[in-house]
Amino acid sequence: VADPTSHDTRAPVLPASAVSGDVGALAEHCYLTTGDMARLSKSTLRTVRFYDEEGILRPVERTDGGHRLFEHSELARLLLVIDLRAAGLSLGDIKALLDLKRGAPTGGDAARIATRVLAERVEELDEKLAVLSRLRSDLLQTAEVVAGCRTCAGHEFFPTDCDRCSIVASHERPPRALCVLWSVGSKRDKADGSARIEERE
Amino acid sequence: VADPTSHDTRAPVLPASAVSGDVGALAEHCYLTTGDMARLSKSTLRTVRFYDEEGILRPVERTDGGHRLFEHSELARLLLVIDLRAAGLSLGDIKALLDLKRGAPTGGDAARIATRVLAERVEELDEKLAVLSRLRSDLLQTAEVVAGCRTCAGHEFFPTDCDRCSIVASHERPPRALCVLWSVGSKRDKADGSARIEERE
DNA sequence: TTGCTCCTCACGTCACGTGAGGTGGC
DNA sequence: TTGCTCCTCACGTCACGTGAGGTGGC
Repeated sequence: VADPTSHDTRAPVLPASAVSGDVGALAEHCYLTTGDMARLSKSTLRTVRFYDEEGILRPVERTDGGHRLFEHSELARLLLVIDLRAAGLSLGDIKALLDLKRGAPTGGDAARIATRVLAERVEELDEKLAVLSRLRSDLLQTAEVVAGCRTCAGHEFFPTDCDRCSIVASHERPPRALCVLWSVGSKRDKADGSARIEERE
Repeated sequence: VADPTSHDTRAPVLPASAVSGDVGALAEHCYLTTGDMARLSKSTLRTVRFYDEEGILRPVERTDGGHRLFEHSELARLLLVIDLRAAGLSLGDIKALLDLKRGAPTGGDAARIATRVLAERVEELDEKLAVLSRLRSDLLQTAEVVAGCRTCAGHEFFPTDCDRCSIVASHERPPRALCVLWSVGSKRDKADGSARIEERE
């Protein structure tokens, strides 16, 4: 379980040489390494390298030893990409967003396309936020009901007939997670045929 | 681009035979097919089958021809799984949630574990909601600024020096997407060496 | 009998994870 | 010289997508 991005306490953004007053040296040293990018974005070395291979990030240069060096603006780019990925966009969609301006002939064209695409993405985000908010309240309501079961010990209804228990069944609109997790309104875990009628004959 | 879950208008939940008053026949027919599950959950046949293979869904029975038949409670389960996936949980995490109750010796044990796990999931959801909300407002602010560029035609600053344009650069705390997408504060797309100093020597 | 639905392999894909084995730089 | 960081293959994994070729059921 070794963490390749373990959060040590060194400060990669402004190394010691940067405060020496040597501006030329600072211009050389203020680039970010792959590890800096990974740590500062809380992602991984592999992800930074992968995004480089995919043309999503681009190091300004390489050292003689082949080490990637990134400008600080590439960190902002990486952070945006990570958030867009968390929002569910594919790397293809993200590249399309990032390359939007490059493909347009004039600023006006770029702006019109960008406002349309951004509006679409915001709408998708609204849908996603709605789904996750409902899920959140569903899980929260479920937790509240289930909290009432903490004193349940060797009860006759547990585990297959909890829907017959007054603690759990008294809610007229039970959250979905309660139905699924606590077998409320489900025959899934009951004894074979106990809830079936067509077996007798 | 054929859609295997094309939304036709038939009603799989209550087929014609169900309203005939024949309760025995209804008990047979009110099961859901794989296609019903896919349509009603807006997922795909493959996903339903995959979740069956993975032990996340379970058909009550199979027809002689091998067709899966699901109880309605399995649809609620599928809908929950889909939302949990959208929230970023792995199928392993989801199985753990679904099997929580089955593994506990008493109702009290199950309830204590469940409240803890649910609280964790809610907290994760809060973090995810915070990230997506910030992203949403960032994209929205970016769209507002970029909307001001729609009248830009053949401008001297486009496309590499938009950060020198007063329309775009006047914001003291520009949204991150604006910096990344519109090259505000980035040297990425500028002419080679134009923003570099160490080239001369 | 004709469509439409469902079935099982089985290979492909996307976005990385995870070593193996080697080099770089303060 | 010693660690720690970074490098490049290259195979693995997770959650499905995508045909190929065949059967089922009203």
